[in-house]
Amino acid sequence: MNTTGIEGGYQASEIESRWRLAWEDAHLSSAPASPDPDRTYCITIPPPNVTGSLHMGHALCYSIQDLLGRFHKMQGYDVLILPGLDHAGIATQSVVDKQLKKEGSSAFALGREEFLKRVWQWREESGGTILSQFRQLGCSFDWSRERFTLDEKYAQAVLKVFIDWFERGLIYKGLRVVNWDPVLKTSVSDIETERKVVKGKLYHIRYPFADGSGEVIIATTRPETMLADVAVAVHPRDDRYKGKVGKTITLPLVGREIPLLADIYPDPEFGTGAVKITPGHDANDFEVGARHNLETLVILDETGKVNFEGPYFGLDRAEARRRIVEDLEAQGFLEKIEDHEVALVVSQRSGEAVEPMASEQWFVRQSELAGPALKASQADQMAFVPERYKEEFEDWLANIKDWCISRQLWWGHRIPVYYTADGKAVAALNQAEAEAKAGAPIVRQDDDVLDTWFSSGLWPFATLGWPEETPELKAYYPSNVLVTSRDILYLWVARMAMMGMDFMKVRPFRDVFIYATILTKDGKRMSKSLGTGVDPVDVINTKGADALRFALMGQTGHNQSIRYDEAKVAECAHFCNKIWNAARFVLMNAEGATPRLAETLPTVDRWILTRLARCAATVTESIRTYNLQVGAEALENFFWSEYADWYIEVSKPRLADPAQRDEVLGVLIHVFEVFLKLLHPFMPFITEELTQRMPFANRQDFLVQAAWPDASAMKVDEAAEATVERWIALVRSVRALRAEASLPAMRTLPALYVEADLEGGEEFVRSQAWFTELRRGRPEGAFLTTTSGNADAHLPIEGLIDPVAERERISKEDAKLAEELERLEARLANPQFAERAKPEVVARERARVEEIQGLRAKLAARMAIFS
RNA sequence: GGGCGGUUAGCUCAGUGGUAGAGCACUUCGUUCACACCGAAGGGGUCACAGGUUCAAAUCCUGUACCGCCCA
Repeated sequence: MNTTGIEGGYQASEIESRWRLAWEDAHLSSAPASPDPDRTYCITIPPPNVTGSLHMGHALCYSIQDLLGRFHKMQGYDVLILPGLDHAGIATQSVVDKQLKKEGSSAFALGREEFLKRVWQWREESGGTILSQFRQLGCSFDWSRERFTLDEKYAQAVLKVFIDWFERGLIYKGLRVVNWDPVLKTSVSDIETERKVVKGKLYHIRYPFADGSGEVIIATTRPETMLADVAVAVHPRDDRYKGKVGKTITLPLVGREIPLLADIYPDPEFGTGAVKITPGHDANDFEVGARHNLETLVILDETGKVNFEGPYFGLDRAEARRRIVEDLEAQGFLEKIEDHEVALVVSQRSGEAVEPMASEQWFVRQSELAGPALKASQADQMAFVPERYKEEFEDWLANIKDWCISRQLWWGHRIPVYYTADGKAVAALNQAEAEAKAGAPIVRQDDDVLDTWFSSGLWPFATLGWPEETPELKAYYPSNVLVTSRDILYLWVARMAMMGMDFMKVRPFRDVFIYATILTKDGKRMSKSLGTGVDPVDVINTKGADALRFALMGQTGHNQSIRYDEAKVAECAHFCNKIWNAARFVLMNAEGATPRLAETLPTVDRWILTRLARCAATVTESIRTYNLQVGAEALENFFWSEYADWYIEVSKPRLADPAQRDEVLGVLIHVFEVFLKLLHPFMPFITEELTQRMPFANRQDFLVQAAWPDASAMKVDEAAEATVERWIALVRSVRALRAEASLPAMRTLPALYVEADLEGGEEFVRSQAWFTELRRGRPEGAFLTTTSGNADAHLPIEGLIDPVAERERISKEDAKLAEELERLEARLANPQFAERAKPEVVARERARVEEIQGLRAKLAARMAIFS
């Protein structure tokens, strides 16, 4: 064939790689230098961590943003989709730590400076991988504005925020119980931890009074922390301890004397009502300690080993527990051990049990910052999609706790706090400025770095040049939408909202679209460590980015999860193939023709144009409401079930007629062109390829430069729509009749008889039901009949049919109708139905009764013929 | 313990009060010149369960069970 230059079978990979390069060479994705401020559309993409490569969730996340970008570009907006990467402190540092460990080295051995060089190397490698994966997905982001959270300019913005908050008193340093990750050797924030319920033990331990007058029994799940006990508390109204509060207890194994005191914290209902107080290793106890001016003892080091002088020194926390329990038992202090469900707090980063530990950390006071963000959400300045996240978001902000922002790492934004010899702390951009501010020489800078989310919280404005008042910042802030996953609603979304409100006085995005979590096809979590992850790049290489995108976005609505199944991607690849072959058909027929779109068109043409308009409206609305699955479904149904299955089929005989050929082609091509535009945001590659190959009149260099089809300007002809639907229904029933009579599909039979006004549909019905001729009336000899709407169609079967089988068929159909009639009549016989139901419903039911009665009369007549 | 989401055909899912739908899978038939990565025709569901509201409930209300997520 190849006058058309288009081969059979769609090959995604060759075409996709070609367009990736062409788009990039054309700088297609660069945002306008001087945008119209009233027509901007901006997304600052969630920067992926430079910890390796993208996973399926990323593939979905960035496909959605690319879709939104292309859609708005086609709608005439000045679009900026700003890409970037996150340095991801803990995650990245631990990746490099692992690499060093394999090499027999360590961060410590290298020293801070050398180690950081090493991480920067890794950042280049991983960052490069991620950016190339974006391109493989088809993402059309503004590569010229790529940002990284540790870029020089970005870092300046981070420092400015820190200094500003520090000087406003919003940042403070304090001794608090934080979540300590003993593997990564750093604090982590509350929201970077998970709770897991595991089977554990509850140890009941006797704590004797120093004067020998008895004992109290306390229960604990973490007996090793007793080394740091400074008191035992009971509820003031707990009668069991009347007269005993104020006595001194000798701490077993340790010998330290500690008080029995009264506090409202212990729950008298739980166990003995007595609680050991360990301010250094429990957040609640820390508060009790503060109320009673107790000492805070910390008995573990940064790796979770005991550093309390004595027999347990140097033991790991698990080993220490074992030995302490042994010793308690040996010395008669152990009352009993019970099985108990323990709520373990686990670090999301290392998977290790977090150790609550008192430590000096930097915090951000949150209540004042949360207020404006909360108000912005309540006033609907930000809209959550799905809406249900709004309440969740607001609840969190309303009950917010201070944020621990210091991390004991090297990779990140070093905290810009400088100390003088006498311990005075100032926040400054550099040492010189610090000395000026302090009025004294600086002896050291704080060693810790900031929580990653502190820097990514500024993403929506720091990427646009803040604190400078750049033209970009003016034009593109606030962005239009944040597309993200629900697990970082607090961690990141809330922080951006707070920081945006504080520094820009405006919410950072209008919409927050929270897409679904991708699960395996069995509904399990996708994770690398479980081996259940699927690499999107493998899928792209075998099935194409278009197919992957369509599969993922075709399942994206306001749902909580998506099950990823490669079979679905294969289906979408088949859809690509279908489109490709339909294009071949049109191209082959367009050879040497001069297609034209006529002013007045036959019914079937007005039908397909109407269906196209409906499709355009649905797709546009689906993108506007972030309900992409509706749009994807509409596109597939329109193209496959209407354009290909019916319109192309009907066009075949018309194309063979020289008088009609150019006109049919005009419609075939026009519809195809509009369809490709509508599909483009979902499947950028195949739509680009075909647009450039098809004989479209006013084609742009690239499809994304074309105008989005305006559904409201497209012609809708409801009468034509209804008429063709009747024809299709009639054809279907004739085909079914043929199948029942074992007459093969698609083999042309001599004549079909029809009793009805087909309103010009004779040729449609004749060709699609596979007959040579369509006649009015009834045939002479034996025939089968089918009815669709008000049309009877008769199929002559002289000598072809078994009367017994036909009688059976008729009575089966009659039984079905009888059943429906019974239901309807019962309903209509109910006086309340006639009274209360909507009149049009009643009328419709009555009409249906008459229709059924008519049908049954016809069946009875047919039955008579075959008896 | 509290909150949110889900439960519809073998599977994955649409379906916001008026006769239960799609894709895949399955059965039968068919290679005609766009496509077998295709076409035609079929079979398959008391819509998790129990109450209630209504002329009418997959759909609204209440409760229960199970699955998932979040918070404490």
